[in-house]
Amino acid sequence: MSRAADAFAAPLLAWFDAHGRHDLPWQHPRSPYRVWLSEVMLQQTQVRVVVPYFERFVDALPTVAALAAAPLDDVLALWSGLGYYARARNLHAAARACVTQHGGDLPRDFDALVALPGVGRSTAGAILAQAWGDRFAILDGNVKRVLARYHGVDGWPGQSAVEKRLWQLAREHLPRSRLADYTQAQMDLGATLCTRHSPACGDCPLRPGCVAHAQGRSDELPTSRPGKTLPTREALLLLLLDAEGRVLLQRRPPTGVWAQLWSLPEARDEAEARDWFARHAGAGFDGGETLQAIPHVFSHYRFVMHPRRWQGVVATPCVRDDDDLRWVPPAALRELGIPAPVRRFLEASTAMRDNGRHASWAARPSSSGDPP
DNA sequence: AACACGGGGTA
DNA sequence: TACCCAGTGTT
Repeated sequence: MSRAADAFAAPLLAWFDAHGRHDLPWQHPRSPYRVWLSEVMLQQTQVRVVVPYFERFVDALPTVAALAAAPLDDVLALWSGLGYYARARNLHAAARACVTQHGGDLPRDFDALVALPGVGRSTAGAILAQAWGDRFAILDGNVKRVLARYHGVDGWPGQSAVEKRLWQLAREHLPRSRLADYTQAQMDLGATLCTRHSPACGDCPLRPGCVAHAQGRSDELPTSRPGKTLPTREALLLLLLDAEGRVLLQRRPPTGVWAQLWSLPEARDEAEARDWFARHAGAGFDGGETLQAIPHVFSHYRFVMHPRRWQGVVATPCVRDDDDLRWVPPAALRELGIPAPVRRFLEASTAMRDNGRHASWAARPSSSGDPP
């Protein structure tokens, strides 16, 4: 608004016309559904990673109605590898809410959008601004960084007082027109010039008014998150292969990491693994081969998986194909939502499996087992 | 207010 | 290795 908007929005828009991104897949065509999907995929995920997922997703599910009608497993399979799978579950639930409550498309209303699962203040604003040109602010990582530098805002943006101040600044800078371009311009500036490391201040249209640049503090704003050391958790992964080379997969619980994805059965320790194996495959636990450990890092802890493999398993009667436990042929793995490190391990251990009919249960040296 | 929630990229 | 990235939901 007023003079601040002129000094901020006007040069930003002029820069966007010449140097912004105008060829992103969700811009052609730019429908509310495609904007919504792109915004959700882009939460905590970079453009380069999102683009192929976005194209595959809209190709399979081109409308809100198609998404609402799809089984959740299909949605999770399309999401598999993107991470933060609650986004996919919320997206699916929100599409169904749009069908039952909003006539089959996204509502053009901030409060109604925020009421949808997985849509917060920033995503709702982005949808309204980009799809309709409505005058709403966003505050994603890029905008936080640009505003923190432009105004010299100290403090980690994760702190509520800092975030509140940044929201206020974001609203104050809103222009009176071109909201779709303005929204994209902020994100493009943050992604291409005002980057976290080595920002290209020499090319920045906002440099004349930038407090951080004037004070030589562009490299220390925004303030970094307080450091913390990650705890480590470990678990056993149970890889059971039957005589046809099918893999026994288990659906994960509805909450926690990798919720509702398909993965290998997991045990906290040897005793729990032995018990699980006895109930599902009978005798033979000691014939399993220990394979190379699979390290994985989450945002909040390290996770080391220790896979153990049994081949030619004959399942006990309690192991049947049902909603939570399935024998899956290797070719069908692509159709399921599977955590990325588990998928890599499965693809390696099935593709590299040497048609192993020769020794089946004979122990191989664990140190030279199939690498994940 | 603090924490949970994935995965890939980069210095 | 450590940190960052187009956030939201839960407690």
